[in-house]
Amino acid sequence: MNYFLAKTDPDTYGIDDLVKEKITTWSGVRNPQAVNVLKSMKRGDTVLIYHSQGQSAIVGLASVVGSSRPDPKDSKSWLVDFKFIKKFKEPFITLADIKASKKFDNLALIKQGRLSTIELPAAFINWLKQKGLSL
DNA sequence: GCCAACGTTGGC
DNA sequence: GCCAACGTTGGC
Repeated sequence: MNYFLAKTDPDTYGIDDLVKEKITTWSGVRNPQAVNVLKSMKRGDTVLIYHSQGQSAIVGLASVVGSSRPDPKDSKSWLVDFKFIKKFKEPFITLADIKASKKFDNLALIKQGRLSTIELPAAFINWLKQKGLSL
């Protein structure tokens, strides 16, 4: 079981939309590096949903269902289905929190600000658990 | 809303 | 294949 982070602009599609929809197909990721991350997602993996607008923060959890597949409408994009798990009452961990910890300067979220899907290392997950997140 | 950083496109 | 011009993302 692996952990990933998926960024989204809440004005376009936010955690509240996922709450309503229960299951959604993540689409429109075209950056080759981000597409590779999507391709490596497997059923049962956990996806931390991150809002990249407003207060930049992890706002909820989803899990990967079904299998990832090419987008029939867009050869550069790749599709993965996410199922809603939970929405945090408060943004759980903000970008500012992560930066302030000084522990994750090498995390793609910090280092490659524009990468929209990221595989998360165990060290980061452990840190989140320490902060009280049950994963 | 601004703009820096970065990704993509297209002409050569 | 290089790189200038352009477009987009995301933090502030």
